[in-house]
Amino acid sequence: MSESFTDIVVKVIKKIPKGKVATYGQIAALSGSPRAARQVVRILHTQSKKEKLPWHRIINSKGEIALREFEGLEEQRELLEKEGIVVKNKNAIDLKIYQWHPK
DNA sequence: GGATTGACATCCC
DNA sequence: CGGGATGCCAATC
Repeated sequence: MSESFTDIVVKVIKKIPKGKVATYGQIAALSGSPRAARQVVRILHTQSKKEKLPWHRIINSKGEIALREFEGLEEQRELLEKEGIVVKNKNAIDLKIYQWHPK
């Protein structure tokens, strides 16, 4: 019944359309807690192990993939490029073009 | 039930 | 301009 913050975040993440990206802070805000960006990160860790989420569509506020190379950066870049997103300099995405902007 | 965690965001120097 | 410090919030351990 009552949805935890996590449940809401998961829903929001699932709504991100293919070919678009969103920032951690944006997800948090859409879920009702604008400052819980860090919590979103934790949710990705735990929930992505329980179900499949488009975790790769979430990036930081600078429009960059937040992962380090040894943490799976290349994997994420590949997933994004498959969706038609152009990733510059290994990890930079143009938010002006690709940021999801929900109604 | 308190401490820790986290792929952030922002301000500060 | 760049790195460091700080705030933040809720789930997980």
